[in-house]
Amino acid sequence: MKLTSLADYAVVMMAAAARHGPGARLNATMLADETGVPLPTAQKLVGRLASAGLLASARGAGGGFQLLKAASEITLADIIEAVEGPIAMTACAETARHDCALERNCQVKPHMSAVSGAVRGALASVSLATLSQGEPA
Amino acid sequence: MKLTSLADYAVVMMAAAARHGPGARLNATMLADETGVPLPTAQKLVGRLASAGLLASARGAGGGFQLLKAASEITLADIIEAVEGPIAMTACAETARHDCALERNCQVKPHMSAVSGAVRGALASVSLATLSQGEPA
DNA sequence: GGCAATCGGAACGAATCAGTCCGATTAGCT
DNA sequence: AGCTAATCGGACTGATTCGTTCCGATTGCC
Repeated sequence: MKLTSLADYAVVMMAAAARHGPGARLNATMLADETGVPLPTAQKLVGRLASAGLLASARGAGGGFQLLKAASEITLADIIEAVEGPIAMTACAETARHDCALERNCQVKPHMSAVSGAVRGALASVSLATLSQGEPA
Repeated sequence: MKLTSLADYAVVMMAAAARHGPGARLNATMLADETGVPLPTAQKLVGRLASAGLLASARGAGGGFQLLKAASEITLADIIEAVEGPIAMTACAETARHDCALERNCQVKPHMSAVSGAVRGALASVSLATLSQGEPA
């Protein structure tokens, strides 16, 4: 019940990116330096964040990334889903996934989708704008 | 951001146990049969649940387990923590864990403990009594 | 047209997870 | 009281996923 190191790194990197302002040009090297995330790992992460639609990527010399949405419009849930995949407590909570051997008599399954939604809601209530600021209220 | 198979199994087994009523004597074999969880795995799980204080164990012939608390007093968070360990989004959210290389300049850390609390709250709001019943409202 | 810089995907090693097996403990029967 | 049978408890093995690293593909600049 904790997120992976990659997701953790991604959150830190996105927060660093948000502090550069909305339209700033960024690259993986810059973010790695600022956050302390190893460069190859940072490259992998920005790639995932870009393919999830959170960052716009430009290749070649002078390329890089920039945020596609305002920091207040990006939530913690968005970042985690971009790196880890859908937020679902159990496999059976995802639609079109029915490979659970217990599914036949499972009395718990009807509740799991609601639970997943609640957890996702808790994560979606935290915006990147909040995370990029220093101390909480 | 999803729980492990073991935690999933543990929830299903605890729900099955709750349906047997408060003081019923149970054993790993019985729960494995009812839920479909493989017996050796079920044994491992009831052991962890017992050492976490959710079940009382009795060894020897005629031994077994029983719930230590009412189903309404046991939450999903309790079960998950018994199997997976503390619910904390990041390592730095746990007190006395300071082995994060990013901690030096981490602007996100101050928020993580609040986020972990919110997720835990979402899981703690679901009681075993609810899970042991069939359909949600 | 060549060069340098940056993204993108593929491959490797490590850690954790899921599952299995065997020993320790205790009640019940003879 | 001793033995047997049944059950919990911890140790071991294989598999999957995670985390990291490296190399190739693409594009702007000189």
